[in-house]
Amino acid sequence: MTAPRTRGPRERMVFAAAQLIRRDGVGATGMRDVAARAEAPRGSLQHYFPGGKEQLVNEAVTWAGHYAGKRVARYLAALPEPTPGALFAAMTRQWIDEFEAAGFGTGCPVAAATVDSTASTPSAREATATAFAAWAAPLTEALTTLDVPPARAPALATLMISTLEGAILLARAQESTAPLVTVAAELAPLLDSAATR
Amino acid sequence: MTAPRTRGPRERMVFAAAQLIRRDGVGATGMRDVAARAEAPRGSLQHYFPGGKEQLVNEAVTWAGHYAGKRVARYLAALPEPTPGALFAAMTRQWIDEFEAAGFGTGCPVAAATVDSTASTPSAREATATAFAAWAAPLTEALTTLDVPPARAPALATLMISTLEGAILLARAQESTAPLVTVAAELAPLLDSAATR
DNA sequence: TCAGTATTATGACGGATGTCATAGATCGCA
DNA sequence: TGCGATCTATGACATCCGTCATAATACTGA
Repeated sequence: MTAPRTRGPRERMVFAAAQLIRRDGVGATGMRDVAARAEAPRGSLQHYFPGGKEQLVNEAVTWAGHYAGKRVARYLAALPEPTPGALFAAMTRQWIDEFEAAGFGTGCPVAAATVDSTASTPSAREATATAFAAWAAPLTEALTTLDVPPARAPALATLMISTLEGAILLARAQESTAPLVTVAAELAPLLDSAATR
Repeated sequence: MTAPRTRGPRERMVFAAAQLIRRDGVGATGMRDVAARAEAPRGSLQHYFPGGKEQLVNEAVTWAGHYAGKRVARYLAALPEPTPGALFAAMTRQWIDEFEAAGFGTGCPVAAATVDSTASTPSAREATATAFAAWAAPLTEALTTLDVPPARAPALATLMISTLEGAILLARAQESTAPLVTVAAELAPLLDSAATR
């Protein structure tokens, strides 16, 4: 939950930026706040991120995308009954648990960056695109492992990510995990029926 | 696309706020920008919205929710083959057309408000919740009209809104309508199979 | 020890923002 | 015509932000 005190101040600042972005959005996240949250000196900001806020935000978004991608493999390995629907349920479960434990104050940093700064800086948009790609790729691979035809897997990965992101939005808006529970239940049959076994 | 010059300056400002919010996010939308966009005098802001930016944003979000809700009935009436899947296709089609016509610079204002100011002001969160509710209610009703069992309709409405919102995010991130096309195609069989006829 | 680099500290600047105070204009209605 | 309420105009204020300039400090290797 909190930033690991190990690792250099640079990584801590990227992590802290992601945390603040997913809670307050890009615009409301200040550089000074990031440094404070990371327990890093303010002067280090211009040293490690000469590209300014834009660079810091982009790195945070990219980091979040890779983080989400890595979790897919962990979910897959931990599934008692490995099916696409169960994988999606695990992904939603993660958010349900987090919302129940920490409240609905925080969402997905990639979504925040997409909504907040897609129109402004082109590099930010690219960062969100690569972040989603870094999430979708392992997910697609996982689906093929679960006997989803390779031709179908990318589409289902897009469907899963879209639905999950939207359900996160709804959950935060109405401060309820119900949307996550609902979409997990409704999508499971469709996802499982795509597995050719 | 542009604000109708009829209607009072108050409505024009709410409309302009929604437009700017869905493009730049809540934080990056300035009161002065809203007045300029609405071709309304700056002094009218404090007259019509004594609650300040918070009130203006909340009204814009609420307005957007009702607007989305009203469109559902129009989609339903215009369907050549009235099925749940076709209704969802019409909803995605609307966004595809808009992205192709105006580019990927603008998204959903309710999503922007959810991501941007859920954590900060409680009233903003309530506004997003009511906005989504004002969208989901007509959608649920439309689904029952399409022979979806009343017990199932709310869940499918949640699924449709979630998936659409997420697909909008992905589309903006990768500047492609592909996610919208994909989710429409993938979800259609599931939605249609829920209609008991 | 010393030089050179890496890191940190701190203050200032220009710009933008939301809000307020105050005055002016406009319009309906008697 | 004149009054009162509704609307508009405009400037100022305090605040915060990202960025930069500049200097001090810490660390590394010879």
